[in-house]
Amino acid sequence: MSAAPRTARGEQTRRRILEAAEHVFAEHGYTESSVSRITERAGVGQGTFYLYFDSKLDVFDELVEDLNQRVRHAMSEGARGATSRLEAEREGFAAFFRFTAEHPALYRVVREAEFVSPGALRLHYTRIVEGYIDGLRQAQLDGEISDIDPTVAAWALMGIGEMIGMRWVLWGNGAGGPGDDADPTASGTDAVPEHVLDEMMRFIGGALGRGDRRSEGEDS
Amino acid sequence: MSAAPRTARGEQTRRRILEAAEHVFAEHGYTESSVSRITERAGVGQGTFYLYFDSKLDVFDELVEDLNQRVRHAMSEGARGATSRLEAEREGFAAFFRFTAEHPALYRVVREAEFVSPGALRLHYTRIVEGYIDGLRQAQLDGEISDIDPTVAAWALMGIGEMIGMRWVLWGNGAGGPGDDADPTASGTDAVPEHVLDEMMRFIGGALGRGDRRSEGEDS
Amino acid sequence: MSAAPRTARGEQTRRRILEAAEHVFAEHGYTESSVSRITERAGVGQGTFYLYFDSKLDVFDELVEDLNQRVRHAMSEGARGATSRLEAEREGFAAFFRFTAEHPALYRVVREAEFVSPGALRLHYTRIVEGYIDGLRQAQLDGEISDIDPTVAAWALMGIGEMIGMRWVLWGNGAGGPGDDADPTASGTDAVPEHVLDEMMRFIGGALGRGDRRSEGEDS
Amino acid sequence: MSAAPRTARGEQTRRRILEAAEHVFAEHGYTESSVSRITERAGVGQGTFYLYFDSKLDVFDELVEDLNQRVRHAMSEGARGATSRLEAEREGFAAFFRFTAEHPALYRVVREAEFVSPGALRLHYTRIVEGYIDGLRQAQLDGEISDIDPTVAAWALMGIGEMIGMRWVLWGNGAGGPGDDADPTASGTDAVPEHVLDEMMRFIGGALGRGDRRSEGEDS
DNA sequence: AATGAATGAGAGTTCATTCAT
DNA sequence: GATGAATGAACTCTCATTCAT
Repeated sequence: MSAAPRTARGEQTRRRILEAAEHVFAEHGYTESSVSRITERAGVGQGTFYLYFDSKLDVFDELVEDLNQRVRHAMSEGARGATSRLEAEREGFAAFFRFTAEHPALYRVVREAEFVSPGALRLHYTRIVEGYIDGLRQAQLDGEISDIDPTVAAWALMGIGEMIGMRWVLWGNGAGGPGDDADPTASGTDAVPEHVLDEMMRFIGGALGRGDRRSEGEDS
Repeated sequence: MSAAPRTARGEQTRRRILEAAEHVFAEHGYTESSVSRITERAGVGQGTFYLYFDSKLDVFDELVEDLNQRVRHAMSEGARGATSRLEAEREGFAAFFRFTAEHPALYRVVREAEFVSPGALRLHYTRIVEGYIDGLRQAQLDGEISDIDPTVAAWALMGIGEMIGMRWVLWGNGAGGPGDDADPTASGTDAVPEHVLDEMMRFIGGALGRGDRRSEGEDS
Repeated sequence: MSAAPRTARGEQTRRRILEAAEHVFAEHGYTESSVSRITERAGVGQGTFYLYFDSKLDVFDELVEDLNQRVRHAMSEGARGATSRLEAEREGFAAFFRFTAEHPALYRVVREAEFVSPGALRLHYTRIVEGYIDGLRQAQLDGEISDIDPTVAAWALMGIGEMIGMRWVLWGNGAGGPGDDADPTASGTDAVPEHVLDEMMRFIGGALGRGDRRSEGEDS
Repeated sequence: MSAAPRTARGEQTRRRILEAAEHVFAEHGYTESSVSRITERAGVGQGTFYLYFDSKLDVFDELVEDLNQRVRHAMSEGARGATSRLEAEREGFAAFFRFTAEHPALYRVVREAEFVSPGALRLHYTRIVEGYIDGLRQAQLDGEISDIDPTVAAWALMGIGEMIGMRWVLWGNGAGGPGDDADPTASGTDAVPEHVLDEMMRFIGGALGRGDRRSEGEDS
């Protein structure tokens, strides 16, 4: 049974293992990552791992949890200070893409979670979506956007961010075509090009509409 | 080295292995699926597997390829006969969700492909997206939709379909909450509820807009 | 149970398998050679193999037997017409080296026989040695060489031929140093350089001495 | 990846595996020796093997290397104190035969190396031959032997030792005839009979000649 | 707190051989 | 006579995890 570290030294060791795990998982995926590779990278003995984690799956879950908190924090930080829902959306996405570019682990690790730890995956998506829903509902109250079902819209937004992020961040801005069989680790980590972000926001802007549009439309 | 079957009997055996692989992969994911589980399910000896496939990865790739063709066929069949781009979109998505509900393997297998066979994953998404792009371009020529960048819009549509499909088809219509840690296999395979499809299409309809809207708006 | 071919067609098939086996064994050694590789090279079905041979070991033995006959034939052909024991020796060795260069299988296959089929190995060496012994004994009767124990001398000659052949024929005339880790198949198949053959014969000439030397030497 | 043992316990385990490997390889040859047989004999778990060796081939190479050092040491120890080149040769061969009798692995393992690890094989022979060459050259400077090409002579000596060793040590002093199909392991491990050694040395003595013979002999 | 040694179950894969056609 | 389908035992190697120090 693992235990919480009792000393500052222990705390540090634990953190080093977690960081090593993030890198290793990001590079090789869950199944191809071995505990020994993690401990090696962390510079600790193999046995030490089990002082702080119950199992390989245990670190994985903790990692997903950790990444989820960090990405949500990054997104809300990015959106802070926006003066409209759409601006908030844009800044939130931009922050998300930046975070993804800096932590490719997020994508890779999370996607693999479907098989490894389905609960963690659902929790991850659901939490982000809940943030969207809150924002959308508020915007609807403010008459800023249409009265679309906020849950459906939120999952749609989630999907857009995921796919655009995969296509332009993870695969790199260049080709990204199927021929590009290369090591996924190697692919670009640039942010999404400005043009793509613009068009994506135009797409979303139209999707969410204006609060008054429907009445207008229905009036005519 | 594997070889193509040279007799009807061999052809049948190969097909049985492929079918077994689809089920096993869908249930357990790539890494948790062993060749022996596949051959056991197919009712053949372990060695027989290697008569027709070079490796475990080989079947996987073939399976992704196969599923890709089938889902695209299902989507274009679904959309055939639609009288507008939006109707085509709706019917295409509906067909996609139906297919997903009937073949949960698609989702699971494809998502895992990111680590297992990145080339296969990209090819899969890219092909579907190319179909979208063609449709969007035509609709733009017909003045049916706005002049949004079709590539960006297509990837956004792909993401929407993916995420909505995951949320409502794969996780089931019910809870789907994070607490639902259970065996993903067990989750519902119903289609997406009518209401969700409606709202999703409202979202997409707004996103793609009308071809004349921008000019009109800009004119005024 | 295999059987002797009953038709001309069968005879031909059998021979094709045997030839294919020689090449495959020579290139990959016994254990790395699979029956399927042999049948593939022979252009026949896998089952056909067992029509003419009881087992993989069976072809191997037959091959060793066959090579043994051919190399002894080549050696005696080479030595035919020699006017002295030493000349006969030289021509015999030269023929041996030529044969080895043309059929590297001999060396490789025979050497591996030690583990695969020890009986075959012993038989191979013993037969060649017996030829030497006969020749040496005759030469002694003719007073051409010293009265050294012909059995010991014969095995010594066998060893010299083996080692020189390995060093200069199998490893190639060039470097042959230990650094040369390359594929043994690729190594040169040139014959032994003239100079080496000369020196080797000087060595052997001294070793066998002249029949009159001992008496002479002892007399003095 | 294997690693060097870091504790005394690990060191001991590694040595036990190496010793077990020597016996198992000597008895069954490389291909018929399985890692599990080795670990079983060493009394350790299968996985333990890979703690200290990268692969089956890895132990094999190390074993060849080890045997090579030991046999060369035995030979130079044996020859130490000899007062003539010929005496040194005789004692060196005697030591070689004794070593072979005590470590039949040498022969079997080395001979199989041709296919398993050609580089190791060449290195083994080349190193021994180099020792011969040095000795021969020195003896030539001292006028003790003829001016024969030392490289050719050295390889010839190597071959003689190999073959005589195989015939009388490995096959046993008795029959050795081809009929003796039995398990090669069972064959005798006695040293070479005195008579054989005598005759072999007479052969070699004549071959190397005396430094003054050629000029003197040819002059007279 | 920390570690390296040890393990055994299980993975993917190969192959000599048999057999129905 | 000839064949390709089929098999299952055996192989090498990996790895999460436990434990004595």
